[in-house]
Amino acid sequence: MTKHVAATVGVTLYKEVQRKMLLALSAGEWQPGEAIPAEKRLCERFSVSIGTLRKAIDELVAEGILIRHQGRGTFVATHGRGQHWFRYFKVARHDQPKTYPTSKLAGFAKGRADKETCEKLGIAGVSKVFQFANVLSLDGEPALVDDITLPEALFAGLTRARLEQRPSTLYNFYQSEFGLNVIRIEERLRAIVADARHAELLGIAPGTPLLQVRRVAFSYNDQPVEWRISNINTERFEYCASGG
Amino acid sequence: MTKHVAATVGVTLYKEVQRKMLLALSAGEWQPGEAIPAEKRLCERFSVSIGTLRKAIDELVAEGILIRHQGRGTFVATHGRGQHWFRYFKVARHDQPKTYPTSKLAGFAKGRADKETCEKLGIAGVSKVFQFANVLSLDGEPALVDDITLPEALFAGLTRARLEQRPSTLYNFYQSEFGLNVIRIEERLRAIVADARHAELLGIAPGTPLLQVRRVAFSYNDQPVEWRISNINTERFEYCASGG
DNA sequence: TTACATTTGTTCGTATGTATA
DNA sequence: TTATACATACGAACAAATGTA
Repeated sequence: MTKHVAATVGVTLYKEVQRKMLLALSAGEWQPGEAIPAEKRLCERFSVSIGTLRKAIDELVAEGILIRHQGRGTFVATHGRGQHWFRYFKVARHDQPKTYPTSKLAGFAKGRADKETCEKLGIAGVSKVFQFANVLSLDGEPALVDDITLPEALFAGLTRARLEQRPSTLYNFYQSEFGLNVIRIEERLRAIVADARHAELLGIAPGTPLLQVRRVAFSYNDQPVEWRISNINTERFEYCASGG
Repeated sequence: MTKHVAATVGVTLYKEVQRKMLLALSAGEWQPGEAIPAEKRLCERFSVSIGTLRKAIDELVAEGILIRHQGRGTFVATHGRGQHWFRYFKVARHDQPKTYPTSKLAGFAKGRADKETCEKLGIAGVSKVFQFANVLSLDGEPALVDDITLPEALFAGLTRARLEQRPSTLYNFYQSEFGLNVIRIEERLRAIVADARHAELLGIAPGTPLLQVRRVAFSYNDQPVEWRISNINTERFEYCASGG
């Protein structure tokens, strides 16, 4: 039987397989929405048993990176279908179940990143970024404003028109147009007071308390992809969290 | 070979094992902090193979209900040790890592549950509840106020003195004194404005915006155990969320 | 509708390695 | 050192879902 080097240096074989699969994903070899090769083929490719391969895949499925369908295959997770459409949208009416929002672009510009943005996105101070805002509504009622910053290095060729014409969610757009798949976010939340701009966009009085969500979105190799500040009007809406 | 009935009625065997394990947990057969029987014994008890048993345990470990230690055994998760001490405490200084808070009791009373409390705790309108408040501080600076409601039915014999003398976290106290193990929470967050009481407890001006966390804590069988409203001063602190 | 091949899901079990008491 | 317990890796056998001829 083949002796695997991995096992001799403290790295488990199934983790090694997992790493290689993540490489194939970030290299774009396996595209979001598409099926990856069948288990049997992957066993041959990585020279491991079915059990080891499945353990590697199990964890990626648990993380939401892959999706398995009995009888069909294993697919790269997408932000463009089913429950994953609004995987990271966590706003709902008070004590109501979550529903899907509608989105309206409110501003688009290209400029230099400020200091905080550079930190969050892990980019140099001279880097250029795209900045734009989205007003999201539930049942036609404005619920929050997203102020979004994207590094130009990752989103070369982005225009206001392309953003407005995107057929689906923002993260689906990042994925299909720029090959950037958001798989993890980090958020910090604060309560603030609405300034004039947010008040107007949300149709409320300046000074109204807002829930501010400060989010960094990451792709496969902990690469920061997006820096976003959301301001939520919690008079009728709220942010839904949950913890195991 | 034994043919399992479970497999014939659409319920997988490992899920059946999992259900039986959760029953043993909620019945108190396996106490928090203690080791459950070794895999081999559990295989015999449930008449399944090692692989099936491990699959059942794997998921419970992933949910944080059990903890495995190679060479030692599998243990019922506790809120009294290590990272789990403050598993559900998610407040930190702006852009800083999480640290542990200190707690100070601010009020204790017994009374009837109001309508919202009854809904959240799933109890009848005539039920009695305990109500108390905690002021939590980071580095000696008040960061938030927890207003907590507990159903008397589950916490019979609770007194102010017992609460104040608890040696550890609140959830550890629920566990060791009342056999109630919090394994899941649901939270909804809003931005509000500080009233006089919260302002005084936090040492801030009334009208300061606060981040309000409305939490229901659940035990093993989706049984509501605690209803809590936290009000966080986010001038220097923030709520940490993250999503895979 | 039926039959079949493909693919993942579940269950079984063995052998060996590693950590702990 | 020894025994125990979990971790890893292997792979067989069959079930269930799917798509296609």
